[in-house]
Amino acid sequence: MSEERPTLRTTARSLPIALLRARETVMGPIREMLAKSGISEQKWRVLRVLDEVGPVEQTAIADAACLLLPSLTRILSAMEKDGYLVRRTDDTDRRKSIVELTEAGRALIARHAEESNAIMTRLERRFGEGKVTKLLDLLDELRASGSER
Amino acid sequence: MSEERPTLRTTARSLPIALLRARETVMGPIREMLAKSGISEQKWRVLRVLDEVGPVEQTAIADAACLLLPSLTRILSAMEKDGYLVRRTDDTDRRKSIVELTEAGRALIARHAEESNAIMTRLERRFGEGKVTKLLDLLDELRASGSER
DNA sequence: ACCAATTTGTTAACAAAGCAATCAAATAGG
DNA sequence: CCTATTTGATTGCTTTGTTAACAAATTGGT
Repeated sequence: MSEERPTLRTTARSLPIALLRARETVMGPIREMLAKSGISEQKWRVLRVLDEVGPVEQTAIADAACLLLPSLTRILSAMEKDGYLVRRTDDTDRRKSIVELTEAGRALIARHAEESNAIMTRLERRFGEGKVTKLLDLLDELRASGSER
Repeated sequence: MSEERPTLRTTARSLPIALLRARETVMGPIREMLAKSGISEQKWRVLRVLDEVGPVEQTAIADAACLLLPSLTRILSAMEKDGYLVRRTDDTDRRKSIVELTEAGRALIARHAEESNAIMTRLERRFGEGKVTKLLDLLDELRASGSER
């Protein structure tokens, strides 16, 4: 009767660690790109979310961009001061503040869109376009299965 | 001939963002678990890496745990003070300092191993064991293709 | 054997992120 | 109504991330 000490799987087979490592691999070139504009990873995510969904309240941005509300508050203040977006309180619910991109914000995205796409295309060539698609599908499903129950 | 303004793919189809969102989904329950011991995500990764590879130098830990060396230095100092690990300078190369878990460090891991495995098992039941395997394989390949060239 | 270049880790300084507590506005229930 | 709870956002404190500078040890060429 041996004493059963439970064992953890290897870090390469740990989903959170594997996701993090994979992400670090992919982020390298993108970080370089953003560094040129003095834009952080987080700000870039906020820009993309706003560009995608249009004017929204902060809680929705935080959820979509994987940021906590307190962090987002500070990021938005900085970006508002830089003229990339504006905040206005919602008419029907004055707790909410609605965030919206300015023309300068949209221009900032446009300025990087081409290079960003090129980076992604290069990755798809090296890794395989089919695999990227398959991976994105699995990630979507994983996220969806997390909200269940 | 229309002016072609390049467009970014949706955030759900952006690999870095999808990886991050998926990771947030998975990390939720694990964060709760670690909070009970007052251990940060980063410290937990360090513990697991050390448990997996045994005594190693810090650069290797930083690489495996996705941490920058300065951050790791602070984290290791704190963990050493808490008695979870020890540092000693390497015999053959005295620049290196070799880090090793103590019994207390291993005990800390053992204390969480069962719950950690349960969390992962539950995820596999909901998401599908085969999909988890497939996903981990793809993530490994992605990471490998990043080091090419 | 020597000296320049590289590697390994630490420290400092500052921006940024996470977490807990707080505050303000809105909603729900008696 | 009016108080109790919920929701949305901000403020304070601690831990990380980031860049640069530094010390110490090693490597490699001459």
